[in-house]
Amino acid sequence: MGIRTAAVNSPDWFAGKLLAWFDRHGRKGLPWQRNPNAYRVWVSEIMLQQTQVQAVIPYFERFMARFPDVQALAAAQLDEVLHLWSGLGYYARARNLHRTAKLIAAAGGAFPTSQAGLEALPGVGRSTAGAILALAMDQPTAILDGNAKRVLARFHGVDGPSNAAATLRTLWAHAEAHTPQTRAAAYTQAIMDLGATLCTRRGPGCSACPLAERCMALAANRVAEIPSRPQRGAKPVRKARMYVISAPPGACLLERRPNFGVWGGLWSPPQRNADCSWEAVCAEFGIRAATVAERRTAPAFRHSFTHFHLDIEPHYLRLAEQPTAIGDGDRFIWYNLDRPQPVGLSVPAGALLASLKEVFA
DNA sequence: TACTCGTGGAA
DNA sequence: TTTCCAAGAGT
Repeated sequence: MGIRTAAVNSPDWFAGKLLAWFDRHGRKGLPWQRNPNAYRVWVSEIMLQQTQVQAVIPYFERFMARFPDVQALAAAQLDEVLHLWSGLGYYARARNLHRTAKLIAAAGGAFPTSQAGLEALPGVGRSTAGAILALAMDQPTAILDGNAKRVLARFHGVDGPSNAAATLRTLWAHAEAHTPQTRAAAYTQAIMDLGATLCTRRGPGCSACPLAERCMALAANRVAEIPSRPQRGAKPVRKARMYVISAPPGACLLERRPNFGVWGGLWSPPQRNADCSWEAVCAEFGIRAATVAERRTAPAFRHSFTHFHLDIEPHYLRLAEQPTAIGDGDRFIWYNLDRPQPVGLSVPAGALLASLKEVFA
């Protein structure tokens, strides 16, 4: 009887070593670590899903300056939320964030304090719910983000494919078993910090690792192989025609994309499949043939995404004397004709600009 | 279960 | 130039 009780009530070797390391080497100056209330931790955790810390920081700062609390976010228009998100990717996160803010504000403004209550929120899964409970409320709830997966897989020698269900079950069990009853917030930050700064995917610093003494992957000289990589097929190629339609005074015609799929809810130049004709596009947007001043096709270019290649065939349709100035920023920002400020984005500007310049140089 | 959803940095 | 993948979740 005594062994089980002792294991549950006292931090194990793993958690003890990790916490001691965290006190000396952990990250403590990240923006969401100051005033870590549920709202700030929630927003940061959503932004950090599949997104590196350095990319998130400026977005988090701008977001908090504009939406300091859940009521401010709930009162905003989706367009503005997406605008502050544009460039960060995975826009369903922003739509879910806005939807959840409205739900919470309508329910009085307080976040759920249970795992189940948090997981019921759109965009909040098991790991994000665990992170909110641990980081904002110091509750002993496990997380299993990419860092924790790597640390636990190596420490316990879990060598199955990192996305397989059996592997995830095993890793979640280890995550639960190591999470201490006290200092849950520090422990949660610690396992992420170890994974991010020492137990990295490539070139891990095992010589400085507080867990090295009992790390199974290190003992077996298999640190480089664990976690094993999921096998992938070849990327498919998708084709699209992009219509850049300009009208006076120097405005671009855009369409708001539906709230699903790629760039859902953002504004972009009309994109059609490869068989869409000029006549069909003009008809759809109410453009009379007589008003078309110029009609050109630019060379196609490829933009590679994580999961597919997109071969884009740019088309340019000018409706009056003034040519449209396409912003030469680092991103392809388009303009919502109903609003003064830029909203949304499409593919990076560079590739399309280079393509158009070959025609309009 | 397997697929979808983005972007920027690194190799 | 291409591939990989990082504080995952939804369907």
